[in-house]
Amino acid sequence: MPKQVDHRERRETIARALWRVVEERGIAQASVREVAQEAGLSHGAVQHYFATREEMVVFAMDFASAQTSLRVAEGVSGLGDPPHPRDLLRVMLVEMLPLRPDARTTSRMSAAYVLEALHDANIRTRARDGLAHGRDLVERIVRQAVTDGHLSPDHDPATETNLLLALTGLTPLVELGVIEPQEALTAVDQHLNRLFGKGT
Amino acid sequence: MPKQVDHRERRETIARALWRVVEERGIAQASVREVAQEAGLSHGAVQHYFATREEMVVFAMDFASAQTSLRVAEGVSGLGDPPHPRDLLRVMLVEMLPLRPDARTTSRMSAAYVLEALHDANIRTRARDGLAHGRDLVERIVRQAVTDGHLSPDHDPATETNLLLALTGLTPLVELGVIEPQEALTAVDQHLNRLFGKGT
DNA sequence: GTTGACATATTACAGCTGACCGGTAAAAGC
DNA sequence: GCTTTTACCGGTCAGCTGTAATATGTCAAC
Repeated sequence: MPKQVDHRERRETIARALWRVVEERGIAQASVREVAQEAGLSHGAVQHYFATREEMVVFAMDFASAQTSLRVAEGVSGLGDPPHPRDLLRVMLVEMLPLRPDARTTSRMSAAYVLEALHDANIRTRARDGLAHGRDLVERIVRQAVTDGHLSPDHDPATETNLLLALTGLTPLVELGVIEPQEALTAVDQHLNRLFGKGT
Repeated sequence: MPKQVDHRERRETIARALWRVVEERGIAQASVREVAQEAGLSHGAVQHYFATREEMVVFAMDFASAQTSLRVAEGVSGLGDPPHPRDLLRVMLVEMLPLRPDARTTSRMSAAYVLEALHDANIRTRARDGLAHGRDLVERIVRQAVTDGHLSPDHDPATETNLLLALTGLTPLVELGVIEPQEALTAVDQHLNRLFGKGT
């Protein structure tokens, strides 16, 4: 057996370097050489782990999605059992908004993902499936909330799901400093409280 | 006097060519040469109207914002006088979402604008000011709606404004085909109806 | 018809890009 | 010790980039 290196770990290291480049200089600057330098590797080394630049970028994007899911899972673990759907949704939304460093990093990767998906068939399929999956999760939570009586049945689950996901539209406002993170949180809570009834 | 050319019109022609490139191939492909070809010009000709690529891109983005404002103005002109704030806001939101070809084009430019703004000081200032200005307009409408009794005074105008603008977060869902344009409209109307009271 | 001002086109150049390839080092099995 | 496999390096190549310099075209005024 030859020299052994944990492939996945190396790829994740490179992916994190790519995140930093994207966050600081933009996806356009995320060339193989730039990412290699950021990761402290030669560009040949990076090519050993990713045959093409696209492969590297796609991996970094999927990895960012996975990390977001992880952060959500951590946040949910701190809730009651069973958690109130409002709290569940709040954790998901907060981790999707660029309110903390980790979330900001993955949020920017996500934005670049979507933009790239608009004119690349492969990435489009991946992004679409990922987004559709996330939307299904939310809709399931909403439907369960109706079943459990947390939500009055005159709400259309599909529409309410779309409105909840639309809250990620606060991202540009926060990123450009038009509103403060606290105001974004206030807006999220206002929406959730209005949805579930201000009292409970 | 030499041969005269309408500079502004030429620049707008080039900007529209850039829009097409961005929509079909992405902002990364919007090089001086590519845009020139799309516009049916030599890349030297484009250079005559825009000294640098950045100048061209910034102009095209500002032009896209202006066109969106124009479409909103047209839409508003078809409303009653004075228009109901709900209808006013609906027109603005509909023109910001990628629901029709024109709006989709400018929406994609807008997305690229924001992403570029995150790591370019000049563009950041421009994008931020533009967004802040748009937000001010919406907040003014919300405050006027409270004054005019269309909105109960227990609404916080700033938060409601942020929630209205957040509806642009439906964009990725529509662009990636996760939801249909009609569903986005339903969501917008649902939010507006809930805000202004379902009856009126 | 010459001049001047501007529009447009051509060409050149330096820099960066992604992809590719040959070479080397190291580690493990035989 | 030899071979095999994996890890990594550094160079090279063609292609595209933005931009500058330069040349040509075009039209109006004089």
